[in-house]
Amino acid sequence: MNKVLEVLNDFGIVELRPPQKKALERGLLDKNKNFLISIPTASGKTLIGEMALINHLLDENKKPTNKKGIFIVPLKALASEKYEEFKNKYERYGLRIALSIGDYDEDEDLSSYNLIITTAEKLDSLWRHKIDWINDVSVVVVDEIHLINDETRGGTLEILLTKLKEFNIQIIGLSATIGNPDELAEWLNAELIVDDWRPVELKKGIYREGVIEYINGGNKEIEAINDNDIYNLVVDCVKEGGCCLVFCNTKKGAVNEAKKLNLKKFLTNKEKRKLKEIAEEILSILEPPTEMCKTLAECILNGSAFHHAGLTYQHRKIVEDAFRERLIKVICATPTLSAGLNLPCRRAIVKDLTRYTNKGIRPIPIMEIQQCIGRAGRPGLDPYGEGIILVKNDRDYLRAYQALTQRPEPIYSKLSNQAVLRTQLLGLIATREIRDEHDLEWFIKNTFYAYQYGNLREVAKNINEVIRFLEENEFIVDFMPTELGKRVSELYIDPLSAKYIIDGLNEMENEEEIYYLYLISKTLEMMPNLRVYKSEELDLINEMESLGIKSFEIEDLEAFKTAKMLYDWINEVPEDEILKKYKIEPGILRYKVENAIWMMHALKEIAKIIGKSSDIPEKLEIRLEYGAKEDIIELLSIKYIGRVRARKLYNAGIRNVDDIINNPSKVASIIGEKIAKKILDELGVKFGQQKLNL
DNA sequence: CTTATCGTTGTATAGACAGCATGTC
DNA sequence: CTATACAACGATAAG
Repeated sequence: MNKVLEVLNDFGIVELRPPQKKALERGLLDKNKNFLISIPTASGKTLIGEMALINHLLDENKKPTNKKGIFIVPLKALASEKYEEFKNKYERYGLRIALSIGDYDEDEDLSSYNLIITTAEKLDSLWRHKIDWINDVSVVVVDEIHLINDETRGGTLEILLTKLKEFNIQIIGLSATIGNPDELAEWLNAELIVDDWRPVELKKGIYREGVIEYINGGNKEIEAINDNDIYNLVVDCVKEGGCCLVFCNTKKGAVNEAKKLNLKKFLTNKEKRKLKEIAEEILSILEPPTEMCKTLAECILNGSAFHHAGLTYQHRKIVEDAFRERLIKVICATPTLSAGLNLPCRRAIVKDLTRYTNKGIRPIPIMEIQQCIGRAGRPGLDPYGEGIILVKNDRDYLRAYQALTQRPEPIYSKLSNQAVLRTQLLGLIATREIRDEHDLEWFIKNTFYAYQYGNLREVAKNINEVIRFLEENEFIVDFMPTELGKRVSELYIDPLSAKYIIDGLNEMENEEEIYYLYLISKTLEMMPNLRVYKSEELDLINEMESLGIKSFEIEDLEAFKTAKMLYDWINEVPEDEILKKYKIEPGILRYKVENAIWMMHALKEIAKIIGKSSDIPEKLEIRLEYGAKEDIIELLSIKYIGRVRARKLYNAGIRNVDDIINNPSKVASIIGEKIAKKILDELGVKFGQQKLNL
C-alpha cells in the first residue's frame, strides 16, 4: 500500500471521499503537478492538502524526508488550530511542525522544521528577512486560495504565489466554489478539480411569510410562535435537537437578534447550569465587565450568543467552544464566522443580502452567502443541513434565489490596489528579486493580474506610477533599495505610511507624546479610525492647533481622536471607561492597540534612519503594549510583572529593580510569595547575583 | 393639560494580516 | 447607483 494511504489508515481513514479520490486519480501524488481544488466547505479539502504534504514529507518507511512543506492559511486563529491538529497527527512520524504567525514564532530557526504553518503575510515578511530554507521547500498548500480576490489582502497572496511558481514546488490550492476556477488553474499551471459533493445533504431554501420554500421542491411551514421570523426558524430547529447560525450584516444586528432569542424553554437544567458557568466566565474576562460582556452573558443564559469583531479572542473562543458542545444553541454572527473556523450547525440562516461598505450599500457576494449556507450539516450529527435565506420582498426573493442557484462570482486579481502594489514592489526591489526594468516586466507578466488583463499597457502605467513614487521618496534609487527602503520593506508597512511618518517627524515642533500617537494614527494600517461627531470637531481642532497641526480634514480629526484614545490607554484610564467614552467594544480596542504597537515600532525605526531618534517612541511602544504610564516602565521590563502588579509595587514605593532586590519581603507581601520568588530568581540570574532567599 | 401614538428626520453601518523578542493576573 | 434599522424628536390625537 502507498505510504500516504498507510498514514491515513493509521487515523482510521480507509474510504476516501469522492473529491479526494478524484485528486489521487488525477495525479495528486505526482510531485511536480500543481492542483486547484474547488469544492464545497467541509467536503474534505484539507485532507487533500494533507495527502500532498505527507507524500513529500515522509518516505516509504513513513520517516521524515529532508523536504519542507508550507501550509498557508488566511487567519491566525486558523493557523493555531491547524498547528495543534497537525502536531497531534504527525509528530508521531518524527515530523517537526512549526507555527509562524505575526504574534507567535517558534524559538528556533524555522529551517529545522518539516512543516510550517503560516499566513501569506508572514511568509512574505519572512521572505523579506531572507530565508535560507526556501530551496528545501517542495510543497505548498494554500488554503482558501480564492482570497486572491480580497481587496486588501489578495495582492500579497498573489505575489507570493507568483514567486513560488518559479521554484520547483508543488502547489496545491484549496478554494471555495468560485466562478472562474479554470482561469485560476490555468494561471497556476494546475490540474483543476471541481466537485459539488458534500458529506451531508444540504437543503437550500428561502423563507418568506412563515414558509420555507426549498429550491429542490417542497415547502415547510414554520410554526409562528411570535412575529419574529428568526425566532420561529431557530425554535423550529432547536426543538428537534439542532443548532443554528444566524448571519447578520452588522454587529448591532447580530447583538439584537441574539437578545431576542430566548431559548430557556428548550434547555435542560444541566444545560442551564453549564451555561451559567460559561456566562460567569465571560464576565470574568474583563474586570469590571463591560456592557458588551454583560449583554453577552445574558444571552448565554438564554442559550444564545453573538459573535463579531467587538469580542476579544477569549470571548470568541468561549462562544465557539460552547456552541461546539451544543450548549449554546444559536450564534448570531457577522461574517467573522462565514469563512475559516470549523463551526458547523444544522440550520444556517442568512438574514441580510446587502451590506454597507465604504462604497455604500452593496450586495453581499454570492460566494460569501454560499459559504455561510455551506456551514449547515454536521457530519454524523445531522441527517441533513439546511441553508435558509430570509426574504421580505420580491426583489430580495429574486436575489436569494440567484444566490442559492447561480455559480459564485469570478475572482479577480486585486493587484491594482495601490497600497499593495507599493508595498510589494518595494519588497521585490529590496530583496533584489527585481534589479531592473527587465526583471520588473518579466515578473509582472507572470502575475494573475497580467494573466487576467491581457493588455499590459494599463498594468504598466499603474506600476510605473508606483515606481516613480518609490523613487521620489527615496525608498529606491535606480532599482536599488536605499537604507530607508530596505528597512521599510522589512518593517512591512506601506511606503506611503512611511512617508506620512517621515513628513510628520520633519514637521514636528515639540516632542509631544500625543503628536507621535497622532502620526501613527494617520497611517493606512490604522484605518478605519474612530468616527468624529459634529459636536466634537471644534474641541479637537483647538487641541490640534495647539500642537502645531495644520490640517483639519475629517480624516485628520478622526486620526487625532484615535490618538487621544491611545493616549488614554497608555495613561491607565480604565478600559471600560475608554470603551464608553469612545463608543467602541473591547475587541476593537485591542485591535487598535495591537496595530498602534506595530506602527509605533515602525516609527521608532524610521526615526533612527532619518536621524530623528528619540527615546519617546520606544517608551510609547512599551506603554502601548502594557497600557501603562511611564513611571512603571522599568518594572514592566521584568518578567512576570504586568501593568497591574507593576502599579501595585510602584504605589508601595517599589520603583525599580534595586528596590525589589532590597525589599524581597515587602514585594512578597504585595504580590504573593510564589510570584515574588519567581521574580527574584529571575533578577538574580539576570544580574549575576546570588539567589535570594525569602 | 398630560399622555399615547404616529410620522419625520438624522445617523450609523463587516473583518483582520503584518515587526520584534519573549511571557499577564 | 443601490438600504435599513433605530433613536431622537416633533406633531397630532386621545384621555
